[in-house]
Amino acid sequence: MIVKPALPHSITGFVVSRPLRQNCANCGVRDVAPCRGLSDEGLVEVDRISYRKRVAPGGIIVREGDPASWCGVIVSGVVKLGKTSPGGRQQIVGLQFASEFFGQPFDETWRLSADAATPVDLCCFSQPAFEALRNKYPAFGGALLQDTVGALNAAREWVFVLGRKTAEEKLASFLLLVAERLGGEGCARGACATQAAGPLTCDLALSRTEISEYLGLRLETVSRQFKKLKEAGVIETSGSRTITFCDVGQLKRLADSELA
Amino acid sequence: MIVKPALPHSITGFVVSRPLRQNCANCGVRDVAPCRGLSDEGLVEVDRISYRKRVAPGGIIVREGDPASWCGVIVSGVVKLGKTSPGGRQQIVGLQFASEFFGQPFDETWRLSADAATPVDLCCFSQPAFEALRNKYPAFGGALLQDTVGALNAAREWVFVLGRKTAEEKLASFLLLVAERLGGEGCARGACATQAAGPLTCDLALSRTEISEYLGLRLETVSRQFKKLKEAGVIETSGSRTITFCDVGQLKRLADSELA
DNA sequence: TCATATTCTTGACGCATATCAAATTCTGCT
DNA sequence: AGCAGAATTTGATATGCGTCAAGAATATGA
Repeated sequence: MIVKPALPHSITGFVVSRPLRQNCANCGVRDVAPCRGLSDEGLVEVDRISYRKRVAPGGIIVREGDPASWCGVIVSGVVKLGKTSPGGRQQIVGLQFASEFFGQPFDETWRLSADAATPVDLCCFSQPAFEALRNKYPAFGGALLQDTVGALNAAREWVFVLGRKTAEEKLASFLLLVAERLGGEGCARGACATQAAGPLTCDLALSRTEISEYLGLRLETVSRQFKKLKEAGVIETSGSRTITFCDVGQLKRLADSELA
Repeated sequence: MIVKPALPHSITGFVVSRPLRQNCANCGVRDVAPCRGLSDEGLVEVDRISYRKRVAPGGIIVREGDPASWCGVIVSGVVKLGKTSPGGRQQIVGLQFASEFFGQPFDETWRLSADAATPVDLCCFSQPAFEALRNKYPAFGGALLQDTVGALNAAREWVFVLGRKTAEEKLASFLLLVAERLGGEGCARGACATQAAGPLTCDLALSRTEISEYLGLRLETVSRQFKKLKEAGVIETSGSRTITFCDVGQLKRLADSELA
C-alpha cells in the first residue's frame, strides 16, 4: 500500500539550515505525477537519482531524431510537442503541463521535438535509472500506465478536434483547455477553474503562431476567430497573451456549436 | 526473466483428442501482444480467466458512455475507434489491428465507441481479472505500457496527418497504413510488406465513408482522390474494397508531397 | 440469375480557410 | 519615455474541400 502524506505544498514552518534544495519533499506535483505510485523509500531514491532541468521560454528541450537518453516529469511550465515535415510544415501534436510524464521510454531516439512555451522545470532521470525505478516499484509503473492511457485519450480527443471542428470551435476548444489547465494557480490535474462562475484571467502561454500550429490553422485565421470571440463578449484580451474568460458557458457551447 | 519459447504459430504435429480450443498455445498474436510479458504460468492463467468475443463486420463492440467492465487483446480483425458529436459529426479517432490491446483500464465507462470493420476476434478479461494479472506479472504491465506508448505515438502521428496534410496526402498516408498493417498475411506488428518491390494486393477493410471519417474528409473527396491515384498509376482497384499497390515508393512520396 | 438496396462516382457550385500584402500594435531595450 | 523589431491585426483575393444532386457500379438476397 502506498502512503500519501498530505503535506502542504509550501512548507512554511520548516527550519532551513541551508538553502532549500528542490526535491520530492517540497515538490508541488508529487501527489499527481506518476511519483504518486512511489513509497517514501522510493521518493528518497528519486531524490538521489533525479536531476533538474530548467528551460527558458522558447528554449529547445529535445529535437526529433536526437538520442533519447533521459526522461522525466514536468514540475512546472508548458511544453510543446511538435513535428516538422521535411517541407517545413509544423504541427504541435500535443501540449504537456505540470505533473505530466515527459519522455519516450522504450525508444532510442526522440520521435518529436519538445520546446518550452513558458519557463519549464523538469525532474529528470536517465533512461536506465528510470527503468530500474519502474521495475523496483510496480505501483510507479502502474501510475505511469494510467497517465499514459490518459495522454492517449487526450490525443484521440484532439484527433476529433482537428478532424471535425471548424476554426471557431477549434479555438474555443483550445481556450477551454487553457482555462482548465492554467486557470488555477496550482495547475493541478483536473483543476476545476472552469466550473467557477466569475470571470477568470490567465496567461495564454502560446503565441498566435503557436496556437495556429496546435489547431491546424493559419495564424491569420486564429486572429480572426479571436476577434469574433471578443466581439461576442465571450473573452477579453489585454496585450495578446493575457486573456479573460467572461462567459465560460458560452465558450463551451461554441466548442461544440452543434448543441447551441 | 520471462521465457518466450519460439513455438510455431500453427501447431501441426499436435495430437488433438477433442476439438482444438482457442487458447494461448495456438494464439497467433501471443508473442507480439502484451501477453509477451507473461510467463508460461501466466499464460495458463490467461487461458483460465479469458474468454472470446467474436464480432461480425459492422458490429458494435462497445458504445461511448457504456460501463467498461472488460478489456482485452485483438486477436484478429480491424477495430474502428470512433467519437460522435451531439450533432452527429463522426470521426474515427483510431484504428486497431491484431495483437493490440483493447480497452479503457482505469476508467468506469467507455470514452469511445468501437466497431468491427472486419470480422473481429477478441481475447477478453474482466477489468478486475485484468488488473490482477497486471499486478501479478509486472512484465505484463511493462509490455502494456510499451504498447500504450506506441499507441500514443501513433495517435500523435495522426494528429499531424489531420492537422497539416492535404486530402491527397491524407489518403496516401492511409493507404500506406493499410499496406503496412494488412499487406502481409500475418498482420504482425511492424510487418514490412511495403519494403518489397512488386505489386501488393489487399483488402481495404474500410468503406469510402469510413475512410473519410478517419481522414477528416468527405466521402466525395476521398473518392476523387482515389481517382487521382488510379490515374497516376499508383494504385489499382477491383471492386471498391480491393486495392493493388503498384508503386509504393510513389505513394510514400505523395504522403509527404513536399519532398517530391 | 435477376432484382433491389447500398455504395461509389461524377458534376456543378459555394464557402471556409489559405494566401498574399499592408497597417497596426505590442514588447523589450536603451 | 522613446525606439526598433517582432507579433498581431486587418484587408483583398484565391482555392481546396464541402455541399447538393444525379447517375453508375457494386453488393446482397431471393
